[in-house]
Amino acid sequence: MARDTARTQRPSEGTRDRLIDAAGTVLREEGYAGASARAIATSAGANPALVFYHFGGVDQLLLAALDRSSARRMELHQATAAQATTLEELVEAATTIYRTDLEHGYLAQFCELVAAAVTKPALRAEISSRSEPWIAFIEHHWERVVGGSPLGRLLPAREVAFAAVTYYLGVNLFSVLDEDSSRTDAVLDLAHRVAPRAKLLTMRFPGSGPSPEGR
Amino acid sequence: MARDTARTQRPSEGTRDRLIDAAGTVLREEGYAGASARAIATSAGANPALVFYHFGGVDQLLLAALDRSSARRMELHQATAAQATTLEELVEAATTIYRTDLEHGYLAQFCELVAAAVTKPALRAEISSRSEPWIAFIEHHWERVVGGSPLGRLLPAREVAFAAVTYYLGVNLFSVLDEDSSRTDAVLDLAHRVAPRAKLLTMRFPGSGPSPEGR
Amino acid sequence: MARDTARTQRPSEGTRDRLIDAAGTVLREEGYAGASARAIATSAGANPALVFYHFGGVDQLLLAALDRSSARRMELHQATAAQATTLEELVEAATTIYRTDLEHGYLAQFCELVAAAVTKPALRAEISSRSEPWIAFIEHHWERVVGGSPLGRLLPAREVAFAAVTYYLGVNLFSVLDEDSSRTDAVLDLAHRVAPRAKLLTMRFPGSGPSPEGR
Amino acid sequence: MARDTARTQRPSEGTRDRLIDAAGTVLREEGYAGASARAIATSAGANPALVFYHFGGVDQLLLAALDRSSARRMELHQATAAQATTLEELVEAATTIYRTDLEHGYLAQFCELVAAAVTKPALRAEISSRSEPWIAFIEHHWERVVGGSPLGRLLPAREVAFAAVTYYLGVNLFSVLDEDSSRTDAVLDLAHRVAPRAKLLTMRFPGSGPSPEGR
DNA sequence: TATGAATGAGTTTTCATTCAT
DNA sequence: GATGAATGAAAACTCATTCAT
Repeated sequence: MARDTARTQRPSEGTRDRLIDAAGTVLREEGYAGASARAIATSAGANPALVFYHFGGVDQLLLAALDRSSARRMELHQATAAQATTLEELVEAATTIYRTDLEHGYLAQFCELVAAAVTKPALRAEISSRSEPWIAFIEHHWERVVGGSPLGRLLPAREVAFAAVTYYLGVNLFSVLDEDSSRTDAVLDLAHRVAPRAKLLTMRFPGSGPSPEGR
Repeated sequence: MARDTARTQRPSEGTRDRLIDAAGTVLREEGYAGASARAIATSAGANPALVFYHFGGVDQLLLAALDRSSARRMELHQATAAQATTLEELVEAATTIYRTDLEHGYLAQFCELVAAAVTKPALRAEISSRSEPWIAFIEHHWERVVGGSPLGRLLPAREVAFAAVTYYLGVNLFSVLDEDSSRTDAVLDLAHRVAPRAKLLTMRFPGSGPSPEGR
Repeated sequence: MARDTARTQRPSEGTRDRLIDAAGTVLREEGYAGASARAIATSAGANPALVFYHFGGVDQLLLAALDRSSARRMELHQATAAQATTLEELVEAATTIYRTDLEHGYLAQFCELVAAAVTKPALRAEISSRSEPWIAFIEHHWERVVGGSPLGRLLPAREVAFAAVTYYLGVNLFSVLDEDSSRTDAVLDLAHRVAPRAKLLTMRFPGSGPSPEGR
Repeated sequence: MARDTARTQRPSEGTRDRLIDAAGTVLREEGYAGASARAIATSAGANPALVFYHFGGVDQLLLAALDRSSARRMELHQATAAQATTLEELVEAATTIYRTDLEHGYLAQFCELVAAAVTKPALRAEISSRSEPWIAFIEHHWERVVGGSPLGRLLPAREVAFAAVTYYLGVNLFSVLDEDSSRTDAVLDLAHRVAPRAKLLTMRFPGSGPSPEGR
């Protein structure tokens, strides 16, 4: 969805870029309600009309900004997740991903758009389709790490992916609503405490099937 | 917030009522972005200025509507949850609650306001404080059903409550974004599949304490 | 202009009273722009509709409040001015009057309405007619103290009265615009410095007829 | 505030201009209370939103209009005052200035804003600061004409300037409140009658140092 | 006398969007 | 590509005022 803008690098292709970055920044700092064409353009040092000239509208620009950060995140997180080979490492990776997103503001940016989509039905399809790659991402790594094990049979990849994204969204919302992040931390802690149990318990009888730990 | 309006039923105390109901309806059907004073008033067959006269503002009206449905839900769900005495029944009750909320549109209504709060920082505190009773609600029933058991020690009530509300929010968002509810259903199924395992595995050695399943 | 409200003292004639007082207070503290029927009624602990029931409108109420304080001031200031028998004492009395009005907030109240009248042509006649008694007041005391003297011939009472009221208004405005009152004080000081000169020069040769300067 | 608009005369730089002029006109004719964005825009044949686009708000536009006429007046009046070399000529100049302002409506325009500032505290600082140049103006000419003389010592420039502006404001108000200008004229006449006396008496013995009265 | 509800007009303000240049 | 001006729609909100009770 992020159109390749690298090749046709016109003289002030820079403006497009600056608008996209500014869109992300304003979205994070002022919320969707504050992300007007004028606010973004001002932050980018550009003319508001360019939002329409380049992107066709404010929402389209915001989506472009989401696409840009999604691409970066995907690359980043792919590397993180790839290193996990056990359930515990996977949970660890998930936590790392969450914290990274939080620190970089990606999370806030995404969250604002999800919230906006709820608020404004016209945006829903756009946001919905943009969550697909992430579901596939989780599916892939769950399958890779847990696939074939009893746990994998108990919890099929697709459903775990849904649950994870769902949870991720919920945590995001919470962290936005609650200034203090103690709740969020408590929720993340839970995952860490449960993971070892799940591993221990569901993988105890390796006899049956190609359990990865049977090695 | 919803004062007892039953007794002193002034001629058009009905208007207040109609506005509150219309606020819920419009919120569900048009989203927060579509819930302007005019839209709500039109739907209630009232003058838009009455939104300000009676409630002081659009957001206050929407919060009043939330409070009204929250009160109803709390009563309803309290009865549902009170019947659960095992973890499985608790999960069952949670599912029932969720489906009820979904069908009655309570869920969408709540969800719109949560999303609006993300979008509009000024609303955050209001929404945040309104989630407290629900956290207490979950805490109470978890403690009642699981408290004292090994599972209860592994998963303390407060954290479970956070996690549940978090999850509920995430599921809500998903169900709003995805017109088709297959994902949501898949996610709920997961809970049902995990619950028995959790029960089996964590409560197998009842020796210690008043485990409920030792019966 | 202040209708006699003492005789028909109905049970809650008190409300009328409270509205009048509240009108003065709100006018002083919030300015004419903030003196809405609702604001005044709230401050009086009364229903806004009573503003219309008792006075016919907001402006009429504000004028009634002005009339009330004018009556008080007239009584008060009459006593002050009556004691002056020389030009210097008259200037002294004027200063006392000004300071009293300032401290009691009468000045601010009057000033707000004058300003409102400028702003809102419909009020002009009302305010204009209410300055008449004060012009007569000044005329009277000037004539009494200075009349017949050379100074009195140089400066006829009516014109001095106009000048004084004019000046009074100007000083009011200034004192409202400038938070710090140093300018106002400087202006009042001028009067004190000029008065003795005027007295000295114009009254030195009382017997002598046409010219005070002995020309 | 009025940027040099002469050179880069964009197609409808004229609109800004027309708005400023219309603001002055409406202010004079309808009073501040009638000077809404819509009223001004209508009078200028422009879209009300342009008031905000170009000036940021109604008050800012009105202040811009004041600045424009202030600039014109300063130029005009500077020339008038510069010719005065005696006290009488100075009083004469002041009268000319006053009459010019009255005829051109500058006076009414200024007066409306002063009144509005009284009514609306937020405007006070803006108006207050805009009176500074005029105080300096008076100070300068008083010093130039009377400075060093006994009268100059009796009446220091700064205080005279305060008094003059104060008086000017008061007279303005009066002239606005009283449709008929006989009072205003009477007040101006006073000044003419007093001036020669003051001149005569205070400047008679130029060689003599401190006190004109030979004390 | 007093009240609460209701109304309609009007205000400021902001926005997405378009267009001529 | 970029700009500044312009537009029309819509929003939130306030107010004076009226009316039935």
